[in-house]
Amino acid sequence: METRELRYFVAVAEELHFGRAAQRLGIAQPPLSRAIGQLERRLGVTLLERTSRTVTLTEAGSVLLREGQAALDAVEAAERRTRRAALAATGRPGLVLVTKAGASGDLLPKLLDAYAAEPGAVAVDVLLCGPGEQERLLRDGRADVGLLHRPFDSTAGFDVEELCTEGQVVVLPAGHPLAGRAHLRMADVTALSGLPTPRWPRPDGTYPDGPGPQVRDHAQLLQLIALGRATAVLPESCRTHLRHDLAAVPVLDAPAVTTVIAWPPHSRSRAVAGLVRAATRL
Amino acid sequence: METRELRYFVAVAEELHFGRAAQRLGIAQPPLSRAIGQLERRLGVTLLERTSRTVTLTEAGSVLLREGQAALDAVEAAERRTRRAALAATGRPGLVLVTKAGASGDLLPKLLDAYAAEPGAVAVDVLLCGPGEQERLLRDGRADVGLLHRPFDSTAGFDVEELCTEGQVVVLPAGHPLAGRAHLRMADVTALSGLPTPRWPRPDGTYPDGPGPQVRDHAQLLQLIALGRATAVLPESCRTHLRHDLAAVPVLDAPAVTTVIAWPPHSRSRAVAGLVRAATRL
DNA sequence: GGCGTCGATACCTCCCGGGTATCGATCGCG
DNA sequence: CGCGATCGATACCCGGGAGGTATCGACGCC
Repeated sequence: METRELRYFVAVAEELHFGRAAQRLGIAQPPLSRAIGQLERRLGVTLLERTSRTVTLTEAGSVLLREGQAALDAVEAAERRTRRAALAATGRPGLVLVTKAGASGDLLPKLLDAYAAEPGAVAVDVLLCGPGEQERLLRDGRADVGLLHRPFDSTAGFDVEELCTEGQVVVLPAGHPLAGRAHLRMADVTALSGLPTPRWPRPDGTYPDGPGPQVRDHAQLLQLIALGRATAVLPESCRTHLRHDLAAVPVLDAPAVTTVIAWPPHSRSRAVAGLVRAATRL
Repeated sequence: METRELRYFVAVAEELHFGRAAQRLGIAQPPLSRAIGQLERRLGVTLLERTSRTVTLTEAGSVLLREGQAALDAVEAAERRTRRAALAATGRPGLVLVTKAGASGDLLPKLLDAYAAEPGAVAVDVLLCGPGEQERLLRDGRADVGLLHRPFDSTAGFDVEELCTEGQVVVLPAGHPLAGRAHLRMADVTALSGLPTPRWPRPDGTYPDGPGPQVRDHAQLLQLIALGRATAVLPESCRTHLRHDLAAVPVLDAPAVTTVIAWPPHSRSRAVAGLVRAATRL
């Protein structure tokens, strides 16, 4: 199977529409139909059920969608890491660390300091991104190592080392009636009428349906909370850089958040190994 | 990057010889040279340093070799799993479990029984293979789930659940002077002159250099031990099916062996999930 | 029942992957 | 030091297949 065929199939499987998929791929629709047909014939498998009005995935098709995306990421990662290895041989080696914007509290600066103090440390670029994007960046080679937060982020397919575990707090406007409490329970939080939890964008940029305002980053989130339009349950460490107009109250029965350092398997990079070593020694 | 280019590069990088690589790929040498040249130009990276007498990998080249192999495995896995999903929709769903021949003691039958008793259980094909092959089979989709043994097998890139941990024993001819001891230490074992540890084949079928006989499977190994030509340190559970002419003595300071059940990440298969659940409940 | 939408088919063109022949560089050998 | 052998690169040709345009056939909708 060629990556071109996989790219074509993934596009159609995601769009469930030959015309739009062709447009996205920058080709005409007929060659795309033909390519998918050839792929199905060669695999001996029906991937798509199509009428002239609708296209749906078969069971096998959804398997190929999932596996194909992973395979394409792996190919892209190979290309990117090769390019970076070539750069490293001449110029700055560099290392890209990805983490969620606003998370990790003071762990990140401590980690960077500890690593920088090691002999043979290389420059570390920090890449901040929204929730759910980190796995993608690690998988397709745009990042070398990341700080993920279980159970929110999936660590499937990565090598992982646990760094720390913390409880969660609910963030409220400073004047909120519950802001003075010593602690709360999840039931109290979900019962907060008029303070819905916000909606984060999906990787493709669209927002899930439902109540609650749409937010794109932590600054927006905190702003909305301060305005009394939303609330959120966040890891404890966010308290250190909370605005003065916000209050945080521990939520006893919220799941504990574990910060882990994650990197792609097979990574033989000396630099990644050093960073991980520094992290575990923190 | 197309998988064809990757396959070509991997062949050359493994052979370090354009002629042989071309032969292996079933094409002539000139198109291969051209393809590699185009790949390098498109990546803007020198992958191979070639004189007319010798070909060597650059730093970037060895990165692409490693990452490219992983990517090719992922593509192959996508293809295989799609085919199997199509079969599952019509005929028997089936599940392929891979484990090392001779290992796992009575864990495997217990696991199979426990899973078979679950509602909705599907047929499980058991695939036995030599050491070091299991990871490959799981990675490229020929197997769905495997029993691996840390620290011998690498679990990098898989989701894993620990099943059990056991000590190791040294297997000796029944009449050996040390066979009556209650326990030994690694130092005692390595000091056994005339009883070297055997050499296992590498994935490519060749054997590493060194002393000790070459073995291909457990039967051969046990035969050689019985003949007084070798010895081996194996997990305790091997005692249950040891021949009467062999003795096993615990080795106190040998690393503990952990049997884990491993499966590819992103695996959404109902059957794999059921098997893992059965395994953890054992 | 006519029109619009959407995927499939027919047919053409041209690029690119693969083949053969050959060159140029390098090493071994007498 | 020169000859031949080896090996990768280059030159050139050919055929298949990827991509384009035009069009068909099926289906839903007003």
